[in-house]
Formats: sequence, structure tokens, C-alpha cells
Amino acid sequence: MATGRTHRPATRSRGIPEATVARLPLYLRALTALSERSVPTVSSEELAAAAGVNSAKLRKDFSYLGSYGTRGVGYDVEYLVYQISRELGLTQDWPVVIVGIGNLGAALANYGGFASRGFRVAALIDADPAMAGKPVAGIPVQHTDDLERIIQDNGVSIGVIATPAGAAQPVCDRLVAAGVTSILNFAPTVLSVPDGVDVRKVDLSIELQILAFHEQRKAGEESGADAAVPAATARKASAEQGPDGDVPAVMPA
Amino acid sequence: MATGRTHRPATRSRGIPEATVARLPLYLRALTALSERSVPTVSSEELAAAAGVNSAKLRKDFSYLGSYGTRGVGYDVEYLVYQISRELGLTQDWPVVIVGIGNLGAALANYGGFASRGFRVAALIDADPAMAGKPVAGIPVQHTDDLERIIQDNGVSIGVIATPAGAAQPVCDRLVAAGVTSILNFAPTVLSVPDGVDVRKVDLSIELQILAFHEQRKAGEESGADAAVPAATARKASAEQGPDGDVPAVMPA
DNA sequence: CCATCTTTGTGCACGCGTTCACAAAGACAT
DNA sequence: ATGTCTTTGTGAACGCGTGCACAAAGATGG
Repeated sequence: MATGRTHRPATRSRGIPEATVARLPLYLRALTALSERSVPTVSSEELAAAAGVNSAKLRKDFSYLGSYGTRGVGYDVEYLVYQISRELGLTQDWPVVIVGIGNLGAALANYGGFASRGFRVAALIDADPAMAGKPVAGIPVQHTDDLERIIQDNGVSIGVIATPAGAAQPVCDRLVAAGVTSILNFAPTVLSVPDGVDVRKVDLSIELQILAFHEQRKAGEESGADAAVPAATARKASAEQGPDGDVPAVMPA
Repeated sequence: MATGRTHRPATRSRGIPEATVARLPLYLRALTALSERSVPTVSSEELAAAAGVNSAKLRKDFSYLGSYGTRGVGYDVEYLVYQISRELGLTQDWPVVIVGIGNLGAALANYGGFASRGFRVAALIDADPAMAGKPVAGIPVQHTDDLERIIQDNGVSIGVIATPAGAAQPVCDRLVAAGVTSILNFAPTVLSVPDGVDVRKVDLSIELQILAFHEQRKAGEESGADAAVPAATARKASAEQGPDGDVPAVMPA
């Protein structure tokens, strides 16, 4: 979700729920694979399996786009690829800038899946003067000083931030001031942006911590593993009590 | 969420909702920053602002961990850092392997935030024999052939996949067979895993597509921009009706 | 010791997302 | 044309997550 102060219903304006939008790229990827194998039609069941979701959910998702299926047969692959692409706005060209060309920024610039669907790396920007002019992934790195001009000259509306945490908010502010309205943030910081600007974040460290949590749970329960009700197995010390705890917590000094 | 066939309630076993778990790392980061500035206590309001969330949500989140606050004062920063760290399992050491040392894999290996909290890059693995032995981020790359041995020797339970899409599922299968039970997937593929294995995916291309969707919406509505209720502007054909729809959908040909 | 003021913890209501289950729609065979 | 069979599209129920609003708890001052 957007990080700033977005208590708005977000996407309801056009009826497509946010959760559905987030899955469309998944469907698109599966459909593209089918298309390359020249498969003419798919059932919701097959496509759902390929996309890793429930078939009912997939059908409901598609129902928000309109009735593109044929009962008794399934969905026309090519047609659906087109419809989803159009819905996602991938039929047009999206120039993107990447700010912060360190390890990660360079990896992103080289990432193939970037250019694939309508996205084009229009410029690479870094604050280090030593980087200026040096080509990364065939694109010369430009200095931060020219950020505003680069954004405007290329009509960029999507920016990718791959700077260190400390630089992220200032860079973000400049991007927004220059006209960027969508930001993909790889820096481990909460960005605050004005209304109307979308921010999505990709945070490696957070993902790992979430995995660690589940990993710890699995390790702590051993034995019962996948069984139905692990119930109250002996737990480690951890201010633990009954499931519906109301026991006063022991405050430390 | 996990990608395989996980229709399970997931995390309810121990009472902490998944959504809350996903925010704990955010709180932890904000708290760590406060701790470094030697701030002794924070109110839910302040901390919520720092983490970019609603204060009521934050309080409810913390309530799942226990009653760690003091009314009229707020939360003890150090204590809370410790509690969340422990809850997330960050007080122990998590050896991690990265499979696929291309641009992205190398960037991940060099990523500082990796080693920061309990996570340690135990090994780098790549299928290219030419890479074998070459040090990346100070760690020698090992060949895929030794994958199983490496996992077992190091007691690795978390694996990071940064291979090309085609190699991801086979690598995943081998990781799981060798004992890995949590996977962070950067490859643009849906991984299927057995029950009990958690998969989280980070997909650059999907994030961009979601941004493009919103970007397109913004561009399509121009004028009204941020206004309150765009209401029923002229819509394209798309079985659209009132907000609380029960109107029979108009089927197109 | 009592009054006041701050901030937590949570009961409650609401809305979104998921899933079930089934009627409607079309393909296909006879 | 009619019947059967497959698969879609969706109404309805349910559960989770969010946010409001307030009572309880404790700090602080007189």
C-alpha cells in the first residue's frame, strides 16, 4: 500500500479491488507462458493452478474486468492477455528512472524483466560524481544534480529508489516535486509522500524477518508439526499464558 | 503468503495475526532508530508516525504481544526492541544460503541489511562452474552440486532463490528436500512447495505493473484528480453499476 | 490522598477479500 | 431441436483486518 497518509479507499474509483489488481500480473505471466506455447484456451481451473491461486478467486477477479470467458470452454488466451495488459496499462510505454546505482541499483538496471513489458529504463541517477558518465547496463549514469531535468525531459512518472536509507526521503521529495507520482522503494525506510503519489516498497530485510518468525514457530512446536490442533504444548519462557490471556504481564524494572 | 497449497489459517496457532507479524519488523526498525538516539520511551502516537501506520493499529498489534506499555507514559524503547526481536526470532542466528549469484544474487550478498539482524550469509551457490571459488562479498561461491551438503553442514533453514525463472522450481525442490523450510523467492515464477514450507516472493516486475495500473488511472481521470467522489463518470463497457451492486450485469455479446 | 491529565488497551462495528455453491450459459452430440 | 455436459459468473456467508471511541490505568501535581 501507499505509505504516506492514504486512508482513501484507494482503488474503488474504477471498481477493481486492490487485491485483484495485485494478482493481475500473476495471471498475465501465466497467460503469456501459455500464449508462447500456442495454447488457444484455458479453463479457470488450469489457469488458477498455473498462477498459484484458487479458481473461484480467479473467476471473481476476471469478473471485475468483464465477461471474457465462454461457458463450457474457458478463456481465450490471446484475448485475455490483451485485456489484462490494457487494464494494467502495459500497452503504453513507461519510462522509469533508477536513483542510486550501487549494487542493487546496478542489478535492477541489468534486470531483464524490467524492460520486458512496457517499462523502459530512461535514466540512471547517482549522487557519486565518480559514477557520472560510467555506463551501467549500457546506460550512462547521470548525476543527481540533473534529476529534475531528466524527469521532465523524459516525461518520467515512475521512479525507483535504490539509495541508502538516509538518502531515500530527500530523493523521494525531489522526484515527487519533479512530477513523479509512483515510487518503488528499495531503501529500508518509510517514505512519506503527498496524497496522489503511490509508493510500493520492497524490503528484503522485512521479508526475512517474517520468514524467521514462522521458522521459529515451526521449530518451537516440533512434534505436532502439521497436525490439527497444536494446543498448549510446552512453550519457552515468553510471558505466555492461556490463549485468551488476561493475566497481568510482568513488567521489568 | 505461502504459494503452495496453504489454505490453513496460517499463523493463528499462537494468536498473532499475519498482518501484525508483517508490521513488527517496521516497528522494530523505528524502535532501533530511537534506541540509537537514546530515547527512553515513546508513545504509540509517535512510534506509529515513525513507522507510517495508524496509532490504534499499532496499539492493537502490541496488544497481541502482551501489555508492554505504561499508561500515561508510553512504551519503553529498549524493552520493546527486545520483545519484538525475541518474538520475531531475531535473538538467534539464522544461517541463510543464496542460490543464483548473478547480478541480483551478488547484490543481495553485498546487501548490508542482510547480516544486520541475526541473519548470516552461510553460503553462496551457483550453477556456473566458472563461478566456483570466486569470492563474492568475501564469500567463495560454491557449485550447485554441493547444495545438499552445504544446507546440512550449516543447518540452513532459510534459502534465498535469485536464479533465472527456469531454474527456480528445481532449485526450490532441492532446497526443500535438503531441509529448507522457508524460501525467499526473487525469481519471477510461482513456486509450489509442500505443506509446512513458507514461501515469500519479491517480484520487481509485478510491483511495477501494479504501479503502472494506478498511474494509468490517475492519467485517465485527469481533471477531477484528487477530488472526493469521481462518481459515475462515463465508463467503458465493463459491466459496471452502482457501488452496492445488485443490478443485473449487462452481458456483452 | 484526591483530582486531573495523559496514554494505553480493547470492545465494537464496518468493510474488504475469500470461498462456497449453484444457476445460467453455451458447446456438443444425437 | 432437444438433452447432456462442462465451465463460467455471481449471490451470499464468513472471517480477517482496520479504525473509532472510550473506559481503565497509571503518572503527576496540589
